Amino acid sequence: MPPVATTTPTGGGPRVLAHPSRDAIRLEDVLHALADPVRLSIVRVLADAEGECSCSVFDAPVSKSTLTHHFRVLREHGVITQTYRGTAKMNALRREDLADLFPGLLDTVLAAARRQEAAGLSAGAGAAAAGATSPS
Amino acid sequence: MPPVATTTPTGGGPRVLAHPSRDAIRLEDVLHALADPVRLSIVRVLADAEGECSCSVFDAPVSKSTLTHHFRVLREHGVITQTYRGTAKMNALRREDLADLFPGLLDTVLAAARRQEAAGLSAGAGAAAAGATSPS
DNA sequence: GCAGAACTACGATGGTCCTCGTACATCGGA
DNA sequence: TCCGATGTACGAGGACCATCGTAGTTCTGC
Repeated sequence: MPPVATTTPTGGGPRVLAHPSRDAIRLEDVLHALADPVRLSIVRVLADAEGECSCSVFDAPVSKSTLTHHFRVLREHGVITQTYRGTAKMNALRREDLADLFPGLLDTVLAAARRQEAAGLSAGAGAAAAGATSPS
Repeated sequence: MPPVATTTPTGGGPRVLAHPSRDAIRLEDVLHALADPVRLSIVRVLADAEGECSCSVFDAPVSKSTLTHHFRVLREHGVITQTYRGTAKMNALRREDLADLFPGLLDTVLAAARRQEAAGLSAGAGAAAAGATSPS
């Protein structure tokens, strides 16, 4: 919960979104942002896109409000940048900032996510299956 | 919240602690476990120790109950192993399992944590400086 | 100006998490 | 056997989070 600098220059419409400065990005916040399945999938899509993409290309199993919330969390925690572009809002990973602050972190997490998904696809969907819960 | 296998063989005293199997370790859970400052510091100490160490060597600014809670979270999320050794309980990182599931993740996070601490020591403590939080 | 599209803000709800104090269990040793 | 040390379990309180629906704002195009 870093005090995101609400860079609202004029008092009017908040057409400029607040982003934390690079030095204000905290590792715990980034990890927390990445710890949510929905947000992690967003980051994965963004990483594959290799550029900007609007909010509406994501098909997460949540409502639009919730998606907005997750985007905001990602932005306020320094994981992505968001800019208005007409009626759409473009999202992009802060690859440079993150790579500079925490070298390799983003790539490692993304690789781990892909790896886990690949393993999960072959291991069956029932997440409870692996639990074993050995009945004595 | 993975269904940790409650491996309680005999109905009596739970002298054997439940650990998730390697395949049951989820990336989101590991990230969540690492997203807490207290737990991250625990993991850092454990990483520096390069082996087992008891619960009582940590001087986190929390009560003993809370520390126990964090250790349990780390264990149930697959980050550490815990074994009884007399009155003490030894903790150790699951380096192998994590390295196998998510190559480089642990080392990257640990390096990021060290990096952030080093930067934070020179940047001063006043985190609220960048905040501004301009009330519209 | 007006309709539609894209997105946000707000409030509410239910759940999870962090923290703690207190009481209890286990082990080693006197 | 009894005591101290180590650590757990339980319950509670307060904060935070994820989710949603609804209403509102901003921009584009006719």
